[in-house]
Amino acid sequence: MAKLTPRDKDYSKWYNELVVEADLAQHSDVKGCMVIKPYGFAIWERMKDVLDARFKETGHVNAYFPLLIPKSYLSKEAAHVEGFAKECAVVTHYRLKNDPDGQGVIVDPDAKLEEELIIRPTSETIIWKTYKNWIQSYRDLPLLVNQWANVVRWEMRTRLFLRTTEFLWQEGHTAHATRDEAVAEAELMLRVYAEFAEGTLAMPVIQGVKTASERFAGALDTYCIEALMQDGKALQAGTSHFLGQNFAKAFDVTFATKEGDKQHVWATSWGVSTRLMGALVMTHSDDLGLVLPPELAPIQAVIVPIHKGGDGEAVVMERCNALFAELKAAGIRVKLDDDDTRRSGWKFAQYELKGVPVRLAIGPRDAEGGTVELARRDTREKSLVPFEGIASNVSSLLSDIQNGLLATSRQRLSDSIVEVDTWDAFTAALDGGGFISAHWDGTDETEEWIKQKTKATIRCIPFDGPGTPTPPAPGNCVKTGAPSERRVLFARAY
RNA sequence: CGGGGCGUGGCCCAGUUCGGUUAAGGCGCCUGUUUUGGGAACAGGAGACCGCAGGUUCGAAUCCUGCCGCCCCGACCA
Repeated sequence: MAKLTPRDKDYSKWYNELVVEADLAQHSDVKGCMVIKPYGFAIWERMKDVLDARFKETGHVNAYFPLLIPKSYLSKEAAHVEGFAKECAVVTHYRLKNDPDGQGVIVDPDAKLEEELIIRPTSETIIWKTYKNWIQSYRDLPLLVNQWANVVRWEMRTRLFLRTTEFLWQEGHTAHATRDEAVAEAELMLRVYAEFAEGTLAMPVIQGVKTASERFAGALDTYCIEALMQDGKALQAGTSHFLGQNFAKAFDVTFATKEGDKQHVWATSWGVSTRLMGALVMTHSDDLGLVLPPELAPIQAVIVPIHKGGDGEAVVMERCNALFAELKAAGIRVKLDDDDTRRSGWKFAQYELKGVPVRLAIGPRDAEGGTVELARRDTREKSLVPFEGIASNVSSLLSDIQNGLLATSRQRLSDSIVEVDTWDAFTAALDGGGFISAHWDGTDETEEWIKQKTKATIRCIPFDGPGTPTPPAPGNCVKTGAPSERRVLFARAY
């Protein structure tokens, strides 16, 4: 097991090595696709479980829609097809046959589909086609459905978790009787994402709205949570869209009101993906490997027995088993690593690489003295603690770690927001990474010019309210000097 | 699609400039012994149609032609 490339030497290389070495994922033989390994998938499952519970608490139900979508559906909503057409995988045939000229198989030309099918890049079209039949009356609303699925977007350039050709996600699709209700839903789900990011991932985010040019294809408004990675680049970690009546009109989804009028429904969609795995890695991890927040970690504490076999072994193992039972009873996700084909030093390094928050080691000396060596992954501090009261000790250590990770990344986020008022200051601030808070004249032209010139994009226009990084105050556009009502956040992003 | 890099046991790779007959080394794997409180040491062993297809040659991992694939950096995007 080689050491990882240090972050300050090559951040991108560090990331790739970490993902592979920590057993999260590996490249498959198909470009842009990855195998998510059991340990990586266990982390994704934790994300999924926590989010799924929140979706259900907020009134949503799960369903499943097909992977394959008739090509014609995609063209129903003009902006939507414009946004996705160029990255769709298309199914044209349904059968292979043996190659008559040699070995292997070829596409059977006789098995051409009458209408080509696309592999979903997102499911708005098939879902709204279906909703047309589900919705007739105001009594059918609101319709609050989520699905956990895979989607395919044929991106030019891919990176493990951050942008893969196929990725896993959830997509919520809701229908409402009024505009206000739909807007409230989109805002609610963004809050759910933000709470999840901070509470579970210990990853602070900035909530806001996208500019027109960054909006989801087919949306009237796109809300987002933006996070900051250790290298100073921003990452869009989740989005929630207010779709207006665009899809209802495109698929003719109407309902009868109490008064007997016929109206188009109002829609939202919202999603987070396995990209969150990448966000997680780049928020907390270090040169030794992954660092997982305890709320998320599939294994919160690992017990490593240390013995030389023989008589000592029984005593040590007895202690370890008791410890395991006690931690488990306290509701801690604990693993006892009693694999005696690996040495303890090797195990220590492994669990550090995999980001297990707390490690407990027990050797003959501890068994004798009634102590446990307690090591925390985030600060790498070790201490010798009494066996007595170990469960509450570990529990409070886990919450210390969770809080510590959040505090550290919060500090980094707030330190990285730089206010600038001149173009020189803007370009100077770019080198430091992080968010740049600046006035913008509100035009596409200025936004695009800045993007071309600096690769920095407007990540969002933050929401007002307590804790906003950009309290509303008028000023002048950092580029054109035209009047501006408020600051927005720029950054270079993943 | 542009620019760069690379395809050699499961993994990392030397060898390719200048062709030469058992394709080197490390990691990992298997067996044994000694070890075990921070990634063990020694000894032995298994494992390769050198990305694919042609060509040149007495002889090709190495030279020529064509193709395929992957990674990294850009443009596009969650």
